[in-house]
Amino acid sequence: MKLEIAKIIFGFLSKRGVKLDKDSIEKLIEIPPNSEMGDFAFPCFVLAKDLRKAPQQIAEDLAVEISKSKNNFEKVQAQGPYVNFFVKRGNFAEDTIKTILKEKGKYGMGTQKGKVMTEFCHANTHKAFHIGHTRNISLGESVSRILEFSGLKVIRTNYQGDIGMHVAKTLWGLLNLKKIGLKEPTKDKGKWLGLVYAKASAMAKDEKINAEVNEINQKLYAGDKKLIALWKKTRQWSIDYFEKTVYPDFQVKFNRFYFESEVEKKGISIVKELEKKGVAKVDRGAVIMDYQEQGMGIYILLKSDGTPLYSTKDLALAELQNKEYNPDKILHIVASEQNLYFRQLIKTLEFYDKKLADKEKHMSYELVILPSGKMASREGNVILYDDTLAKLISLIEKEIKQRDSKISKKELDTRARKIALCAVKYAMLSQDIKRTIVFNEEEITRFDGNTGPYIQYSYARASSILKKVKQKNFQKFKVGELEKHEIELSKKLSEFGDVARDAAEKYNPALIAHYSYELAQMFSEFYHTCPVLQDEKKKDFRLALVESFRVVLKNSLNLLGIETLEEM
RNA sequence: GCCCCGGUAGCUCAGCCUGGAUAGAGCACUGGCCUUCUAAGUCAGGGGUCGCAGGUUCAAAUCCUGUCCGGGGCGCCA
Repeated sequence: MKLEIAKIIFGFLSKRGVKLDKDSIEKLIEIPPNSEMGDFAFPCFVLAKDLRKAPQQIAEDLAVEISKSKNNFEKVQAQGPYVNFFVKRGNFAEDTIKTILKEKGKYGMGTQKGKVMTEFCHANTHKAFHIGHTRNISLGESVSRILEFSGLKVIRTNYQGDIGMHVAKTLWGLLNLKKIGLKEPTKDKGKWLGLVYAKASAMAKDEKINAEVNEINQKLYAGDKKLIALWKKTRQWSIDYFEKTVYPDFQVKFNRFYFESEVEKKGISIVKELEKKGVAKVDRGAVIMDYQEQGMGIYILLKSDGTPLYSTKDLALAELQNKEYNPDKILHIVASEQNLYFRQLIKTLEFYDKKLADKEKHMSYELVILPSGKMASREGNVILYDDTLAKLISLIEKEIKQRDSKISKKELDTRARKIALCAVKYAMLSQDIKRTIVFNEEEITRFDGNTGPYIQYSYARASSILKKVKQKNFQKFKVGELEKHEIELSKKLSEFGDVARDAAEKYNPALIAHYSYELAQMFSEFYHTCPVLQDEKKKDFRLALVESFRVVLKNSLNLLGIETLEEM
């Protein structure tokens, strides 16, 4: 619709010699604050200079001319400096609904071409999976879905730290269980490793113990058989845990799992090559890149004892990812703590492979903190994913039972779990990535307000209406006079494609989250004022509108990785 | 000390990229609406020097500069 308006305006402007292309005009078109003012509006401020007239006058002139010409609008009128367009609302609603019902899950899809690799989750083995990781995995999966929906081919990858100092600490802990005061459990071993890590990490602050940990690290890189056996066994515990709980909960299917252990050797050889080229230099025994003059500090490529670092391995990873999939872009979804690190990494890659460096992009997001402050698995100040989810589920079960005391235990379990996951994902995605999230269990599980559960509820109500009708063919309907909430809901539905495109361009799931919420709110308003089943004359049209709402909200939530529920 | 990010209603957040029509939601608070499709809803109301100070502009929450407050980062963790 915006494009249509842009074309008309373009016609009139080019007659007056104004150089403004259709695209720019389309971008200027906005939706008025309320529908009584119009359905679309074109602001005339930008034209004032070229036409040497007040924007109010220009709007007046344009509105008169457009009204006189042949067009598809109900009414075109000026209001102050704006030209306001009123669409033929019946036709508009009918077109929108018919398109949605025809395209269903594909409604709103884009036509982008290309291949993007997303890299997220990054849950390290031998360490706890905590609530902070859920922001990462929610963002990663959502961005992947949004990009896919825009038409791109997406390769999902997970890069896991299965070797390095943190693993050495956990292994030290496992070898010194008595000292850290832990016993090996019979189940939940993956989760238990997180505890071992936290305890060992705290003790490694002691100089002597830290030396022992370093020795383990060196031995592990050197291939010590006994250590390797213990490492392999426990690494599997972590992997099993992720595969059984985390990935299904977040509905992620990775195309490729990269491990630090598979790129360490190549990493070292790349560093040696950079050193030989004279790009990297040795300082205090370590190999470094000196970016102090660019205000980017020192980037350490290799420790003085010759063992590799995260940086060493990342260089080789970039090359491997590129070789295997040759994507147009590699999107690393990593917390903002590593902003400087990624600038250094990409800068260093430029010396090694400029083209590859240009593909690299760091999608940075702020941390999740607890009301008590920052989480750090090194400090043991974390809330584990499992424990938190259990807490959320129990909060939600309480809410459900208050409203439905007869619900079966089994139904309660599955429903509460789905709602809890919805609540977490919505909380993680609805806030701007640049803002720190203070994780509050009570707030995000509320059934009212701007929460996942509220949105689910509006979907469930829509489904509940449709359950009461036998006839499921919604294509046949007549649009009569439209009520305010009917046209507003239709307009909102028609915006979905624009929102999805914008979200893909900006790698921004929050835009989809906000849209979902606004759409749910509009449905609630419609639901309140427009009875669907009681009004025989309106029934067919309203059923079609309700079904369209379900389709679009489902698409929208799907982009957030959230599953819809038919009942709540 | 240097670099990055945030500072909008009592609280949690949109809006800032791309400056324009009365600065929007939610929670909390006050008052309506259930013999009608799930009241987990909806309607109405009170509540804002958009951190502060300059500047640019016909027009600034939005752009620029400075400053204060909070968070993160800055050589052998990832």
